[in-house]
Amino acid sequence: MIKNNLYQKVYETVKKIPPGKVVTYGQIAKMLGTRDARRVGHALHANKDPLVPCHRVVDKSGRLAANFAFEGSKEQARRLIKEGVALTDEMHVDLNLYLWKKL
DNA sequence: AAAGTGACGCATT
DNA sequence: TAATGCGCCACTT
Repeated sequence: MIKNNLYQKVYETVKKIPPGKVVTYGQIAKMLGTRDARRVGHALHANKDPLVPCHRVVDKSGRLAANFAFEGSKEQARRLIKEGVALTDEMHVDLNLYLWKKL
């Protein structure tokens, strides 16, 4: 059930993230025409749909989610590595190399 | 209806 | 560098 268009837009945007890339919450918010990064994160936390690559979404520092909805940040990190995303830390991705920019 | 809460972001302390 | 405060606004109680 679609609670509102904002959440839906978040999911659509996240699904468009290409493999091996990551996006920040704030960036998605900006694309959606809002400044509220919290809504983006909240939308993903509420999401249970495996088609949404939520592990490709990180915060402005490249930090992974502390409470990843599926298995935890550890699993999120593992998925990123599996896609070819190198981590600078166990909880951080290299935005300089993997930050996705909309075409 | 009002208050509390939160996968964030940025400025200030 | 870490901690705190405030903005943002949808969701829950």
